Amino acid sequence: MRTLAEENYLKAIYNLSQNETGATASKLSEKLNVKLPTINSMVNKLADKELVEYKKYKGFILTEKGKKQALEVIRKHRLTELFLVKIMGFGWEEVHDIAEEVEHIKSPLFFEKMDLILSNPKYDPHGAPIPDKNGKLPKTNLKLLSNIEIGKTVRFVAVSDSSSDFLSYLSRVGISLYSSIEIIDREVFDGLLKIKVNNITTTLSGQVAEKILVE
Amino acid sequence: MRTLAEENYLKAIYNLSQNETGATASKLSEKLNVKLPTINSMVNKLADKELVEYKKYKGFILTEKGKKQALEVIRKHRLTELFLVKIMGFGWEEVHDIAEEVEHIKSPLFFEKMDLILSNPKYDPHGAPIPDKNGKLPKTNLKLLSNIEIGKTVRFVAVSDSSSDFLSYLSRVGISLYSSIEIIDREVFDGLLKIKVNNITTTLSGQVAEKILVE
DNA sequence: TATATTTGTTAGATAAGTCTAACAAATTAT
DNA sequence: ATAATTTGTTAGACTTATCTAACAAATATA
Ligand SMILES: [Mn+2]
Ligand SMILES: [Mn+2]
Ligand SMILES: [Mn+2]
Ligand SMILES: [Mn+2]
Repeated sequence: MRTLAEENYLKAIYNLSQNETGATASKLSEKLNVKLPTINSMVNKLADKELVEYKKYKGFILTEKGKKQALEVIRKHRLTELFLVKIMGFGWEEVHDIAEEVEHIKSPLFFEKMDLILSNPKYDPHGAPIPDKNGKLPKTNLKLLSNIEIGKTVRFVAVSDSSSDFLSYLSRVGISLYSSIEIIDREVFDGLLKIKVNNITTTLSGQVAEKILVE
Repeated sequence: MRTLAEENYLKAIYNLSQNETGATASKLSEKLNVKLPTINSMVNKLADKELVEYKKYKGFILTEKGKKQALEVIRKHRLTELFLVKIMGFGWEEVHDIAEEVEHIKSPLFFEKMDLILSNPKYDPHGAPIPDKNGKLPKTNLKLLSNIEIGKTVRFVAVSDSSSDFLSYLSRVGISLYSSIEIIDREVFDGLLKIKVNNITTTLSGQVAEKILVE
């Protein structure tokens, strides 16, 4: 049986390895709020179970088996988030923490029912793709809002931060998923961005623009 | 923080102490599928936390504090079961095991939303009352079908066993919650019961009749 | 290159929850 | 009343997941 802790490690390693920087012990430590030696012993355990490949002092990556298991948990997480928003009426900024718990429910039936009720959904409320039953993910080719040239208009399709603070901020300034965003101007010094959304002009900081994924 | 194991013990102790026999170590052991020494050490821990009152070799009972916590978990369990049936379309025989997991979700918001969606429900799909936010339960005065006199007609309002096996059996023989049941005859030797439900005559064993609560 | 800083590892401790083996108390049967 | 059986307790071990303290390797800085 896979434990709750193991599931969280697998998921975190998967998510970290999507970045160019890859999964290192210190990054995991920060992400999971767990001290380095704990990461060390846990990653060793996962390596024994052949879920991660691990060389001392080098980073680590998921094996195929590990990736498959990580994607199972990610599927549960994202299905849950969508269910919470669509069926239970939660706001997109409220669901991540709840899903962080619900994703560990073992019952496959529970999630199959969600999938059925939501008619095989492809994306969660933050625009992230929901892996299918076999762990397949659609290839997406998203860009950061912070990298789009001035003058272009793009579609906001996902966020890379699902924290309540960030999402509430976006809602507050009137930016919601699938909005069209026109890049009016960008300050070279700090990336401060002037955009137009729904005919309203707003200014976003560089940090915020880096968390907004567009196509 | 209350752990998952603690929550299961509190709930089991509460349920056992509803029977005349009360909560003993061996009954808990059987109910939770855990060996006796484990029960012993856990009950000692709960006593330290002032959740149960405990005298060596005598049984144990929940303190007010313990009862309140048990009822919180029971509320989550029963709300979940009803949500699964009413909103997610599960059958009444499928929900107990799932609820056994979901009841441990910490997020209060999650259950408040269920309560809202279900409009403050009073009973779960097995006829058991759902404690309100303060742990209050309606007084019910139910009888066992096995004790009803011949000739009477009663209303089936709850079961005392939510196992899939038992509930599937009831569905199979066409007995559903809130049916009217007429007692046609009872065999003195073994309690074998002849009843009429929806104008169909059926025979139930004594064991089954003891798990059916009526008014 | 030598030193300082960051990152990773080992050792050892702790808490939660479980187990088996051995024993003791209470209850039931003879 | 004694013996047998059931029920409860203690002792000690194990696993999982975490921590701190001490140390080692790798990387960055001077
Ligand atoms: Mn999320
Ligand atoms: Mn989680
Ligand atoms: Mn139940
Ligand atoms: Mn449970």
